[in-house]
Amino acid sequence: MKLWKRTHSCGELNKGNIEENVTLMGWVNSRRDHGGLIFIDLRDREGKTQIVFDPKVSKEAHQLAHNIRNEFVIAVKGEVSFRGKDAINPNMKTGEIEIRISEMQILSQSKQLPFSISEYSDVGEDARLKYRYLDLRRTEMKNNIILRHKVSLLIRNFLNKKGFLEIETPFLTKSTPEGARDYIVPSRVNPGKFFALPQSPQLFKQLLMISGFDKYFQIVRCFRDEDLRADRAPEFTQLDMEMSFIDRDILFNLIEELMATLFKEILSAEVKRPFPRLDYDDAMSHYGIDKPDLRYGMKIHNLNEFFKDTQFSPFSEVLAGNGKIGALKTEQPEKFSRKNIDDLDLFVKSLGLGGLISIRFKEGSELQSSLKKYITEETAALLKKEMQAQPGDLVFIAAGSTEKVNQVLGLLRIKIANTLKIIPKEQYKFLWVTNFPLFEYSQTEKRYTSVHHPFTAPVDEDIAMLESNPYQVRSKAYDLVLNGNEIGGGSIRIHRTELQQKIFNLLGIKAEEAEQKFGFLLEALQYGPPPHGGIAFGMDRIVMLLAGASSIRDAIAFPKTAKATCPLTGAPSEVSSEQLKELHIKLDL
RNA sequence: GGGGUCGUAGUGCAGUCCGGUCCAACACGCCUGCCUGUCACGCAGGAGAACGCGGGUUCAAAUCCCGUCGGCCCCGCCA
Repeated sequence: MKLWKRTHSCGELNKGNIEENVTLMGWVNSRRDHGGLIFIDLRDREGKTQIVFDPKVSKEAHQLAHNIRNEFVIAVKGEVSFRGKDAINPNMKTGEIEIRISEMQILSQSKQLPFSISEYSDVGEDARLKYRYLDLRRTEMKNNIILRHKVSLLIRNFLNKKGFLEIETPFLTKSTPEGARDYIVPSRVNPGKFFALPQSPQLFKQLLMISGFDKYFQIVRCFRDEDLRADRAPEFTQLDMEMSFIDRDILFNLIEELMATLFKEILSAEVKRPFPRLDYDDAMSHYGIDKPDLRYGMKIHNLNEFFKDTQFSPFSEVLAGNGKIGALKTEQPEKFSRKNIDDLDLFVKSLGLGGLISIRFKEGSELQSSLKKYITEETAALLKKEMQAQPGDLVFIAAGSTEKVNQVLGLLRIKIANTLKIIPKEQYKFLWVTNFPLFEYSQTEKRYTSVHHPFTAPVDEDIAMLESNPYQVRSKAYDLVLNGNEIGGGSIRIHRTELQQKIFNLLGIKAEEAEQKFGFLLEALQYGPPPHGGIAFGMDRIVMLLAGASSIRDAIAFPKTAKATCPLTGAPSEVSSEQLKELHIKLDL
């Protein structure tokens, strides 16, 4: 059977093609067999077209069409015809026409599918991932993959126009001590030695700056062997960028233009510029998180002042210990029953705080709360003013260490917003978070570690504090946040060897170790490095948000599960003892 | 590493709290037949699950207990 030549896709024919003879190929999306007439929606990547088998047109084709089942692949020849006024389907792009079939070939058959391709049926993610190639036939996933392509193309075109070069960097590279756990690849020809897959092309892009490629970008896979989340995959794609001779504002401006272009081209959404900026410290104290969702309010208030003389010992102890009494006023307070509030209390406890206290404001300085006897009428009035509370309003209070209170109230804020469903869809609130601390203390490692990475430059006026007060030093790092998602982050880098050495020292990385791990960078920094900085974006997250999806997996053609496995291929899997032997690897399980 | 939640026909789910009424319900899909204007076609009939796996309690377990595996979500972790 010779394969015919396809003349059109299933998404392009319309009234203008009437009376044309066409050849279509595609999958049988649905079959409506009326005995006399058989209708089939033929589907390909571009869309669906209704084809009709009428014995008056071809007895043979009509006969053959009885054998067709869903997801068979067929080729059909026929004439494009108008459906007739009453038969038009306004929900289909090709809904005014149909193809009256004169000849058909069955190109391949299909077993009954493990799930329906129809957009009207729900399918569990288990089944979808195991049969991902079928899942990708479904409209929603297909559109996400097409959208992802468009995003990549827009980015490449935009950056090309701005003078950027896309340059590839190695996947088989060197393990670095800071940062995430590496995925490791053994080197057969170098027994006992290992490559690491890149967590990001960080060092290479800095080297490219030293090479003089002053505007670099790459859409590139990165790998991190850490535990996963809805928005975190073990291998993920970054839009990685670096520029020389720039300051933060040049970069911000460029990125804002890029984002506005993306959102306009993809969603026809106008994005307000410039994007607001928020200091890390303010983000933490007002939202309890470094990636606040600005689509809704419920900011965290600090109530320390109001309880400085309190007799309520849990609070006075917190204040004595330099802690925080934080509060947030919920929206839609009328929706909170005693049971709801108890559940939130449990939620707060599960995150490691003592509990949640609620205050329901009434008329005047009246209030209803387990804390009532510790609150004077005067304090009640002040509280009411601070929280801008109306009668009926509900305020949640938590106390503990400042970090914990911020974190827990931040998570509570998100939980309440989700529960109340007050987060507006189709609204895009970008935010730059700036002035991150340079260092943080790592409980697990018992030393300072970089908040961003060890190549991040400190804020100039804080450099003097590096030794005396390293915890207070701010960095020239920034994150781009969209609707509560960190979609990108970067920094202005250190471009002087001495400062880089000093940072390594403070991080407890010995000169010898620094030499061994980053020697090549330190050496490169001695050969005329330009001042430079950059940013990297989570492509999968951006596509996820543009697609309106809630999991990064819906933005990836062949994603991994939360346990970093692939149900489709069965990866990861054992390898033969011969393979291990060649690599000089012995297992110790 | 910790917490939560789910696991029942091909798919999605009900039943699980309060064990027997469940040789497990419903919808979609599938199979057979009918149907010339449907478009998530319709109508009639039919097949299909011993309830993730292992053990225990009980006269009796999808339902209770213990363990285990897997999916998803969160905390830790993710420069």
